[in-house]
Amino acid sequence: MDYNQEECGQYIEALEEERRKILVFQRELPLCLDLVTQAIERCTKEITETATDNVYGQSECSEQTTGQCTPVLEQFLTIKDSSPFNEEEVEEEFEDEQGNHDPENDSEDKNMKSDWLKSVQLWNQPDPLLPKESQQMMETVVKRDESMREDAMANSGERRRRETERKQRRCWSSQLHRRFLNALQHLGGPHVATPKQIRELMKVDGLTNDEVKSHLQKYRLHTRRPSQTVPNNGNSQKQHFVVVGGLWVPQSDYSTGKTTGRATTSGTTTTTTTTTTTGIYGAMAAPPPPQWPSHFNFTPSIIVEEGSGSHSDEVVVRCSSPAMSSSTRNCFSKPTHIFKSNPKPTLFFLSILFINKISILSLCF
DNA sequence: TCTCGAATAT
DNA sequence: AATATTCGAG
Repeated sequence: MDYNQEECGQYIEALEEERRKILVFQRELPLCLDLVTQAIERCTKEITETATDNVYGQSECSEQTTGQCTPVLEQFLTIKDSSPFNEEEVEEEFEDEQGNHDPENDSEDKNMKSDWLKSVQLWNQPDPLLPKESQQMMETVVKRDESMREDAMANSGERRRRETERKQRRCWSSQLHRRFLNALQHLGGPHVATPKQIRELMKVDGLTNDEVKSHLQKYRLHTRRPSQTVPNNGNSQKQHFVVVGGLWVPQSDYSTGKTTGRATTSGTTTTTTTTTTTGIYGAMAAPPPPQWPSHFNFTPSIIVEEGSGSHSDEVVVRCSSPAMSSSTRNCFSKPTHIFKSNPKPTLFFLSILFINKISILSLCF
């Protein structure tokens, strides 16, 4: 039964991941969102019920590594204006930043936090013992550092070195990236938005044009059409890709009913192998948990592109592929357990899939 | 001079 | 792979 619970937990995690992504499509897939939410609720309920049956606090599911990290998040994002965008949808997107958590997202949130915390530490914080520093503080620390350095340099007469020194690497936390995405969305997609505009819309303290530019460049690279992205190991014959349930699928495979994503769920290491074959939009092989924070599987928001590349003539509606794909994959890759233990969510799931497809189709026409 | 995008460096 | 820097163009 512990086993069952654990699986349930994973399942919930996946669902939450999913929900977060669907949130982007709130308008397009309201029902879908609703269904996933319900599914999550249902599962959590189930899990808490069984949990309370067990010894209290045994369940490692939703409650994992709770505790002290909650407030850290907001501190890290020093933002001038608390509501950068006025649309409700966006606000909702940001609501976790503002501090009012809805319990569903909480655990996921924590995951994200810890993860990007790590990354922050990785880049900016040589001392791993200070995980709670706010960005502001870090900045001041950095400044202090710099000034000290400057002093030292003035003393040692090594001023030149300072100019050649590289600036601190900007760590694009998931939150920051979300802001970025939102800005993009507001500006009409990555190919229209310019760094300056984006920066202005993001309203993040200390963020520079250059940083945004660089990030944007990478983002654009990642969001290029798969066929163009990779010179593909030899088989770079132009394949036609079709969006199926959020997946980029070579048309041939789709029509024959196969799914492309060689979901190399090779046990523990969660490889995103497909990237190599289908570009970033390939069926994501990465399983739910580490997906987003593990440094950018760029999850584009709704991006409607007219022939994003110079030589494509089709209109492409990208539906943040990894979003759907992960769940789809999960659903198919380990159906037996999940389906056995949680028959009801399965129904939700199927209906979600169904709705996804319908709405995606309707988007196309 | 500013901004941008691409190329290149770290 | 992610970010920074450089360079040329507008």
